[in-house]
Amino acid sequence: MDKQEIILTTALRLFVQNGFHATPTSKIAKEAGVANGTLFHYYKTKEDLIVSLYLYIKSKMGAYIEEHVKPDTDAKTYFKGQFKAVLEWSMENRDEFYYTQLFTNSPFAALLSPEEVKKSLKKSCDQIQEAIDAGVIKARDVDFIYTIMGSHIFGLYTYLIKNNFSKAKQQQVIQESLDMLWGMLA
Amino acid sequence: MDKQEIILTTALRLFVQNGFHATPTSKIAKEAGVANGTLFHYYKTKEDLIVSLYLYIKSKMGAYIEEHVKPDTDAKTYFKGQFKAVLEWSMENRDEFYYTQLFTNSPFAALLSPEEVKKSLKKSCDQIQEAIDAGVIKARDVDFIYTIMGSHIFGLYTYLIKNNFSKAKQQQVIQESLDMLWGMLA
Amino acid sequence: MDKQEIILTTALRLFVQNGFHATPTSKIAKEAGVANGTLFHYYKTKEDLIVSLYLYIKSKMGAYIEEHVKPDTDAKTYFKGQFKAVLEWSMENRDEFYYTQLFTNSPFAALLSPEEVKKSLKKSCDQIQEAIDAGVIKARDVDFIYTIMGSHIFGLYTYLIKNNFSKAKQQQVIQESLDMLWGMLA
Amino acid sequence: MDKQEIILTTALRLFVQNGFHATPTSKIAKEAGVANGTLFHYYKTKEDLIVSLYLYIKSKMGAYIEEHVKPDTDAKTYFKGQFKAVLEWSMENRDEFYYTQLFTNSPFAALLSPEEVKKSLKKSCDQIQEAIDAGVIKARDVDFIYTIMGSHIFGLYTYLIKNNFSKAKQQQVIQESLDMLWGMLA
DNA sequence: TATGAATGAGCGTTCATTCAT
DNA sequence: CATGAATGAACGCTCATTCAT
Repeated sequence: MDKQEIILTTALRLFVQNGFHATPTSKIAKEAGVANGTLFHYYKTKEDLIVSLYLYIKSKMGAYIEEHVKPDTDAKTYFKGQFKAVLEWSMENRDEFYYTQLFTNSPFAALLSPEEVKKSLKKSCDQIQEAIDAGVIKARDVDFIYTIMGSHIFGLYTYLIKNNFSKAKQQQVIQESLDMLWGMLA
Repeated sequence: MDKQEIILTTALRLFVQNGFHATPTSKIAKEAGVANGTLFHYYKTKEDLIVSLYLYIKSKMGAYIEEHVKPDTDAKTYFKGQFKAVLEWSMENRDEFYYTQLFTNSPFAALLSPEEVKKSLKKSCDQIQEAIDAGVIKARDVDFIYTIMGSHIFGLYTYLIKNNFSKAKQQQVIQESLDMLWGMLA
Repeated sequence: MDKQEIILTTALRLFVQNGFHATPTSKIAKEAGVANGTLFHYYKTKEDLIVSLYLYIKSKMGAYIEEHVKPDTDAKTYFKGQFKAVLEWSMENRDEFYYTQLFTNSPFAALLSPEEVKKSLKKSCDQIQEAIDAGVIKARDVDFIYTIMGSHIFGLYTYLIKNNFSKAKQQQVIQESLDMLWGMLA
Repeated sequence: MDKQEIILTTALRLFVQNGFHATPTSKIAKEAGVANGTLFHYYKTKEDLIVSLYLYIKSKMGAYIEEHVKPDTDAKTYFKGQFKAVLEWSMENRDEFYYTQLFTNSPFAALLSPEEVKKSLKKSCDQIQEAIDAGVIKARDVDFIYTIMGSHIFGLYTYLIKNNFSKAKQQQVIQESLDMLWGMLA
């Protein structure tokens, strides 16, 4: 792992543990084992680091989903597959997922280039629209579905984190919860 | 409104607008029209102010619900009434609701006395348990239901804020969303 | 002397001794016997301190001149009187004068509000214009006269500082130099 | 132009534009199109660069004067010729001239080896002494004449820079100013 | 000769908090 | 009760300089 990646990893851990404000760049640098200036060599500002870390995580999550969801299936299977993949990734990469929430609900989210945001949102919304068109979920405002699903995932995530279930139990809760959500959407 | 209340109101507005970190106590004092020291006369620390503000809001919300929900009804009506009341209050007091989210997802939440938390949680959980016992909602882990409902409300709130709907349209969305949630839980 | 004035006085000494860059605000504060934050309580930024110090000195110099030059004299006497007063003040307040040069030739000069600059310049230029109209000095571009005189004063100042003359000798040099300048302008 | 000279040229431009403090070596290197370390390969420190640049400019100015002033003339013509040559060079190489002023009035001037200073000063002073001996200028302290002349040139330079005159008008102002100075000295 | 990643001391500035009035 | 001047630790960030390649 090169220094840049060590910095990202360390920043992730500390931001998740203590929040943005309570994590001085000096602490990140020290725990990453690099000089303070090195951090600023790679990231112009603390904000830059925060945003870069978000994009880094997003790209890793995107790669995971791409890899784990079979595209050549019927709309319903595909949609459910995506949902499960996101949850699985979130459970296997808890800090990463929590960070995306931290980031999204912070003022730093506003620093993302609008195109970046649009692009990312567009993809998700298109999938929802396809599912609606295929008649596998209710015809509702896409943004509404998107928002509700997002908060569901977060709620489920929160619940799973709070209760340290076994892998099996965890899978069961996810499946149940998925069925419930599906009952609501379909 | 006495100085103490002006401070709370001003703090609420600024915290919601800019977050905890980006809101210096000096700014709160200035915008509240009191001296810097006055704020610390009423609240020993910034943390104290933040927590006090949370409890102040919670008490106001509790009063609203108490006032707007008729207790002598069947379990289902009562349960749904509560849910609606919370949403109504949230939409009418957006800053206040947003603040409770801000607070809950911040490290400051840990400063609440555990008894306080327990008590507040207990009440909600008991209601859910009653609904389960009365057979009006599915038999699931109470904490699961509680968490899912909470995030649902937050998702709905987020959606409503994002889209500045008319009062009527808003009511419609709430009702629809409520039905969906009910379809999921019942 | 209140803290604000102590800060100004200390800043003056250090800026003159070491220049703007080589004088950290922390050093000013320490040598002024106040906390670091106190400096920023009175002056929002280091730049603010630098500009404020300039205006403070300018006002003191203006007061001195006002006090020492008799206004009800013929144009020539009045004009010469001003020149002498500036030089006298400069010799008696060497750090102050040097600071005005330091400031004027620094990028910080650009921070002065244009009106402030105009006003200050206007006064000097009007006097030169009057002298020209009265026929006591050559008819040249006012700005030219102003600039040449300014650099003359600075040259003379530099020379006097370099050679630590007695008060009497100093007066003589000033008088001689004044005569030379007059020979040039008249 | 080799890398060393590119560095010098770039440094000159940036120092003149922004001052010593506001010009990081990294910026010089970047704008010069060389690596950060390369600058320090040629100049041990930033100070070294600053001083070297000064000497480089001085040597170029010396060469110009040597080339443009005929030595075999009477004292007065020679003296005036020198004066004009300096002014001409200054107007044609504004950045270079401004840099010499920047440097001379900075703490870095103290880094010049005293012999270097003496030597350079000696030459100028000798010429003034010769002019005095030849009776073409007033018998005054050589240092006094030197200082006054220097500030006169700087004042004239400042005036010419401020007003962006045509070449012809500029020549006229120089001539006039020269006459005035001469009237004062002779 | 040339590079540029890495360093870390030091800067300007912020802000929660105290306390004499 | 109320003030606001004063504090100083801690922060984000800069930049001259080094050194392995």
